[in-house]
Amino acid sequence: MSSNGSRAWSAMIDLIQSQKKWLGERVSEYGLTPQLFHGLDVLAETRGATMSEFAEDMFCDASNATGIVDRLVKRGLVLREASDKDRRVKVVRLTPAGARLQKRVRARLEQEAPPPIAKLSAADHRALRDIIHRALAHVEAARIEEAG
Amino acid sequence: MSSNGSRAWSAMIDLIQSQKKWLGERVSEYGLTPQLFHGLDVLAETRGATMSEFAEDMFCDASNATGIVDRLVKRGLVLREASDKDRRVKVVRLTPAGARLQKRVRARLEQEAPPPIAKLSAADHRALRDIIHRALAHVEAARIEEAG
DNA sequence: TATTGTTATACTCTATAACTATA
DNA sequence: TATAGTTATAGAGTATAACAATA
Repeated sequence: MSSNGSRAWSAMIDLIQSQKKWLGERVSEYGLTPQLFHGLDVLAETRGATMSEFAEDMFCDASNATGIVDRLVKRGLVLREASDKDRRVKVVRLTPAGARLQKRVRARLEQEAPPPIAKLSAADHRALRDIIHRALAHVEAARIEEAG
Repeated sequence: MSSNGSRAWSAMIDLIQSQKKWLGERVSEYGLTPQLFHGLDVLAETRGATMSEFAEDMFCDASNATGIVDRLVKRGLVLREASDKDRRVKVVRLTPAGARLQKRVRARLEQEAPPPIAKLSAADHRALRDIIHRALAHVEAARIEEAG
């Protein structure tokens, strides 16, 4: 494992992989996959999203979003309702059960950092947390810019 | 997007998702998926791994590793050979074409940081790179400990 | 008996293209 | 014509269990 700094981003793929596995093991206890939990997590930050908005928030294809929402609806975690204003549009939001589950799983995940991260120092934890938040703020900003 | 620091790890899932999509778009130009590229990347750091070692390095199930190696072999990027010492064991390693492709794709990826990360300051870049390397060092250490 | 790796199964995720129904 | 969403299709990733060959 070279530490000459030349492979920061491909190294990150290793972390991604190990964390997705870790996440999958955690959320499967609740009958969820990483993607389905991510769907709940995304919807928890809205008061109802269109399918297009949901797909964009999920960084996934529209056809893919349909499948994910199908599975969440089947589990009773999400409602998909026709919009009054534009009958092409579907609005998706959490059911009470979905909101409860999202809170429970998220609380559970926050108790324990993913394995490679968990071993870092407290200072690294804080630094990483701050960097993640700044990175996500850029995602938000880019979206607002696109929309506006 | 709260920045009260209470959701560092579930926030990371957002980053993971967006980066996987970004990665998929990059590597698909080379006929690869994120997983297949990760396979090449993992094998580039060995002189031949058993299927078990490969699965462990990939953080994936053994049955899954079989499928990944199957696809890499079919593309001529990887060889899977029987071991002389233990006839149960298969040894997997890159072909010259696989090694070339791994170098080319990795060089390409290093040219450009994934989108949310790319917007961060140079100082954040450096900090993040260092944290990633320390985290991966812990993964390595844990493996050596397990093995020994 | 235990271990290495594969196969069988079932489901999920992903992307593209074609389609329906609105606008 | 354009847009919102779905369906069809095909491939890929995932986990569990059962299995064959070998140790």
